[in-house]
Amino acid sequence: MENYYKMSDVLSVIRSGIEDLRSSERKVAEYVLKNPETVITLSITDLAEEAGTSEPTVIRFCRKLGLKGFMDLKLGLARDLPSSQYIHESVSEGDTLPRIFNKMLKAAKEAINDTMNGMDMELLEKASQLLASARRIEFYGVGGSGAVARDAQHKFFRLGIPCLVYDDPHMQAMSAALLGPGDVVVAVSHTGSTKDILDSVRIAREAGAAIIGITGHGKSPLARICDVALAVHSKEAALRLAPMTSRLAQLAVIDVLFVSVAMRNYAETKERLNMVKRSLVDKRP
Amino acid sequence: MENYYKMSDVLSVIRSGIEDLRSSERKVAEYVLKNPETVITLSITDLAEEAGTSEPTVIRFCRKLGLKGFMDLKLGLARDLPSSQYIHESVSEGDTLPRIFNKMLKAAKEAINDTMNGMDMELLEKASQLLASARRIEFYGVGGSGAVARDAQHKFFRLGIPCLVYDDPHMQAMSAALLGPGDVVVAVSHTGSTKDILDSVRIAREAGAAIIGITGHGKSPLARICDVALAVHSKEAALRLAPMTSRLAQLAVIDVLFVSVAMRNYAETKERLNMVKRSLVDKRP
DNA sequence: GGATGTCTTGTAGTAATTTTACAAAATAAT
DNA sequence: ATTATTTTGTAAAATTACTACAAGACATCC
Repeated sequence: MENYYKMSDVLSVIRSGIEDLRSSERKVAEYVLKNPETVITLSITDLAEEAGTSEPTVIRFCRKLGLKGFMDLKLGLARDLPSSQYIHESVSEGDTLPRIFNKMLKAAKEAINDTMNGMDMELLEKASQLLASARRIEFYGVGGSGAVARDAQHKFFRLGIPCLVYDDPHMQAMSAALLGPGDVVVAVSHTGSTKDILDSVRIAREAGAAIIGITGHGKSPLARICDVALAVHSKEAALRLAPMTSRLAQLAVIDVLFVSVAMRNYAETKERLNMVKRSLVDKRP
Repeated sequence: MENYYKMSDVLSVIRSGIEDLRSSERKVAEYVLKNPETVITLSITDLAEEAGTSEPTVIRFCRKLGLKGFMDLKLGLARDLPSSQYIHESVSEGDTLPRIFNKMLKAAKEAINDTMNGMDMELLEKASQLLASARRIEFYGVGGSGAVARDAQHKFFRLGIPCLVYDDPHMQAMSAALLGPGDVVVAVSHTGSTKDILDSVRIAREAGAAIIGITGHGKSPLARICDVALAVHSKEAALRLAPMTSRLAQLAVIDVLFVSVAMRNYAETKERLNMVKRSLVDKRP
């Protein structure tokens, strides 16, 4: 509440401030929250009409948000909305490097955007709970997803939870068989249909472990056999060679999980993380 | 050129269309490219003055870009600029999961943005050339950066270039000693001052290999001993626990390098990538 | 229960900003 | 050198954002 005006995006400010508004101002707030994309194209008169009120009310609404005026509202909204039309240009032959760079980073940005919009918070919450109460966590991934699994393990073990990562199908299967209730498997697979992963997950499941799947396709075989299936949407057009954008989105989601678990017991976590940090001090000259 | 108007962001449109503009319009274009952030706050009169021209010229400039008018320009710019004021909110105790999610993904987006703005294209080009002509490539990284190195190796080996990855300092050092001219080492380190990496890089360098460093800090010790040091900027505030945003940015940059190398010999690469793909077919049920 | 005060909202007018019409320079062509 | 064409700017029109103020709603007090 105190750092009200410092908050990054206009929509958040509206959401958290909506209670303190007069009823006609609230009408404006509600309309803006529902149609941010449209508001950008409207004039203040249009918005007043759409919201069923008058122009001065719109202005007063803007001011209460800490904005200079109506123009400021539009600009603020524009900044926070999913950038542009995004024709999702893919890299093509003959592109110069700056062009490749631009296209790809833009695709990356959009992937993050899509993830932001498409994530199911309840599932995320459920995953976070599972991880927080896990007796131990194993991360599985093969091929490209192996690197993601590794990254995840490298984060979570710092929380003091016993964590292992396997990017080898045999090791996964063997280790999965040894799991039991209270254990959690995080299975990473872009396609969600990699046979090796599916096998390992089935074994882990039978052994009584809970499964969190992180995949690019919501309706994949992996998603079906998971306790929590986190689908990371992305159009993946930049170059169909290697799933780059979905990898970024997966990592971001894992980061969120990590932080959310870490936050559940902040004081203790902080201390533990500092201990890890200290242990690395003499690794730097 | 044909899909001129479909291009996502205003700045790109300006950059690619600047050639077709009249000289006074070009003045506007140049000012906008240089001070996009400022333009958002200016009126058309101000901008005309700043650019040393008149209002109608500004409007004509907007129209040539395919925009409706000056307001449209401002809104378009707002969309593409690093989102909001970004007080770079860090996740704090008591944040709900949706809030954590939001903050972190926004930080991720901003990291990509920063990377986009801060990258030195010449260095990138140089790195791309080195990699394209490499006899073999070794990827080094320890700790968290090890996962990045792994991801990189997993991409590049598909191009038919002999690629190895080591996340173990001893193996790195030993392997580095065996390198020679024509070989390339890609060293990943967020801090750029991890002793183990520095050691390995020095050995590789003495052995005659070229070094590409991917680091979060431009002025780090690693950057100094590299042939090409790619600094990936990022503010890294979300949670100082683990360098999440810089990791994403690093991966993105590596992806760009991969694609740019792949594109140098598109036909051949395409065939090779397809071969890799085919080899995985029966890994899915 | 009506009068008074405060708080909320809208009307109507004002100011600012964007946009257009048109004419003056500047450039190119004959 | 004159005329046509393009390019640019001046000045006025139109749109849009904003403000002053008053009417209406609501509560409070006599």
